[in-house]
Amino acid sequence: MTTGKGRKDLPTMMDVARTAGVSKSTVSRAFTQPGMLGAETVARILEIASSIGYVPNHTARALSTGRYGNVALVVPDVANPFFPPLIRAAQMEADRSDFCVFLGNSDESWRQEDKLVDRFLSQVEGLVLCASRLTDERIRAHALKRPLVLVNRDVEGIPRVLIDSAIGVREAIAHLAELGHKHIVYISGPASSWSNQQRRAAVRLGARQHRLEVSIVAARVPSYESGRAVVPDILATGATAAIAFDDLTAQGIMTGLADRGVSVPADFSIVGCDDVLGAATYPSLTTVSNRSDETGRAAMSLLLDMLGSRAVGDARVTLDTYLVVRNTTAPPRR
Amino acid sequence: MTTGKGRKDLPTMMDVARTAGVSKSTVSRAFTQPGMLGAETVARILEIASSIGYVPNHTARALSTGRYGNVALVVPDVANPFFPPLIRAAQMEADRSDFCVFLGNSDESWRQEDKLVDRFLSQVEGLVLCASRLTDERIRAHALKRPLVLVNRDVEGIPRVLIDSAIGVREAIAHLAELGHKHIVYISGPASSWSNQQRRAAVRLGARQHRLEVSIVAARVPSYESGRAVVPDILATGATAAIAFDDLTAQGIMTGLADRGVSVPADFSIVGCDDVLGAATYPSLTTVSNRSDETGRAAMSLLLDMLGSRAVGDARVTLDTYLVVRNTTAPPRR
DNA sequence: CTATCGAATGCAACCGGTTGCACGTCAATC
DNA sequence: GATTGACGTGCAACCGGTTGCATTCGATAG
Repeated sequence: MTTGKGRKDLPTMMDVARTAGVSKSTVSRAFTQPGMLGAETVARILEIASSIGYVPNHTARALSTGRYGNVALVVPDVANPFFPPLIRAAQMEADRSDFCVFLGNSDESWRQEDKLVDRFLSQVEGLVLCASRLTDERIRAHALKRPLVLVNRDVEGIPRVLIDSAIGVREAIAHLAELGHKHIVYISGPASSWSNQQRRAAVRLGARQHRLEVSIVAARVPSYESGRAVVPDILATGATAAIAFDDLTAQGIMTGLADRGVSVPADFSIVGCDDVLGAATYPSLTTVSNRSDETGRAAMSLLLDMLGSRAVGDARVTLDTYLVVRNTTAPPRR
Repeated sequence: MTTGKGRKDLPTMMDVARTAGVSKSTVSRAFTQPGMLGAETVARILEIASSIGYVPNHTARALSTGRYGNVALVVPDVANPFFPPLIRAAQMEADRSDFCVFLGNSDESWRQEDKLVDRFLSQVEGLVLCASRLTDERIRAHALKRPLVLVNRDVEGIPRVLIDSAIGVREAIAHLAELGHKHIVYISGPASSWSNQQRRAAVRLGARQHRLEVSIVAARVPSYESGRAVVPDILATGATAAIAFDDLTAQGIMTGLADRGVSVPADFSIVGCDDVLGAATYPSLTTVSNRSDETGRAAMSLLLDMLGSRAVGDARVTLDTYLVVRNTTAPPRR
């Protein structure tokens, strides 16, 4: 118990009650059910409360009501530019309903994610897990304890918001085929990533339809560095075009190719995913675009709906994607 | 009271106590002061706890100890690329001490920021406010209630971590002067931003020292769009080089100039601030670089120190900056 | 054989709110 | 004038932990 220490003890309901000459209960009601009290009583209490700087204690309230007024948002990597717009939108959506948002960075690790979720569980009403690295089993276990919404992870029975890259990837393959490419390579992302699996599958399928040869090169972590690192592997495949798991990886690849004197798009074509770099790269990147902010908003909104009424069954929202052709794709060199 | 509803009631300490045949207190101690109990008792309790999926309730613990185990991090705009690395680093630093992090997006508005802080106050042990838009007075008022650390805001008596752009800006001016520029323009950011004030002052000072004429053009919000929007104003000044409040603004300006057929750096030189775009722009942006991640880590670390021992007086940490010369600066056209 | 002591555990109050129920008051009703 | 009901408020239990103090018990000392 840390009474003492001085200044850091906020005024409590009892303080207000005492100076107002009423009981705790009355003060409580003045805030939560003012209609139940005499009008002038309420006025007097609110007056006194604000004068001594009283704000109801969120924690105490949460404990007795079970309504925490908090939600958690967990992402693999805050600094991955795909997430900030999503985080921002989710945060603002939660804010509209007066919810506070915990942010967790799982650092691409399922252990870390599991730890965070456990830590959040007892102080939130629900959580949004983005691109979760957990097993289906763990996700289901957590979902049993608290309402849960997934982003870019498809677990049956758990509400989820999915960015359907398949559409955009299909467009990308068609685009490359049309340019005359015969052999492409997919640079994969984290193995446990649903997006990665979906994109890889879409590449395979599209390639078959267009009768293209397809190779796979693995970049474990989606980042500039790992993109740069896999360039030798990419060149070794003999492909003339690459579709990268995301824009960061694509950007790294571009640098790596430039280092080796391979010019884009003249010698090699590249397509990214996520469209997080805008037209900032040079050459500007052809990429599969999506609305990550809308994804965040939708996921949070879905979660809040669940908290309001238990009426969300097996929601599965998908948002579509589309190819944005810029300047990293061209016909293959003959 | 929401007992019922079924599955959403987490197991409590009493549940564990009952099946272990001990009292609440003993279970509590098994988690917080295991040395006080018999070794086998602790083992049995932990065993049972994990088997029924018990996790101590963060909220209840916070209420009785006053140690919330939470901190808040408030930024003006999560999606501004300056912040994600900072947020990430702060988050991970907090995590090392088992703290959970609330994230607030003030949306560049002091009202929103004030609201968020109030909402956080009663459930965190301390807060980090980044580039706060609040008045000194409000900041001081909040600091009275909870330990507070500021980032890029200099209020005496409140611990703060500052990125000292002055150094890098000075280098930038020297660089431009050396190239032969005589008239430069500073594109300012949010008026209430400390960074902006500091940068503007540094530009003025540096320009005087190098006998350069200096104009100021205001871009209210730091973003690509507003950079693009102020290009006419910039050209109207007759300057031959610009230093922008941040890289986003600089990038917008580059696009705006390109739209008008002004070529960079041949016709016009540009320097950004923050170095958040890496070498991704074209031409790659000359900019004043800093370590925003280190800033986040330092601020959170400082806050945690304050929580541990009250021994942080009037801390004022500054991190320095340096000019990174890339390809948007060149001698002025004669 | 008893006094003493330390280790292990239980009891109960407390943190700051919420809420079902009981109580008192006053006006309308019979 | 006694009954009734609505209204405004207080009492006390409860949410799920923590912790000072009391209690129990076996072991060691006298």
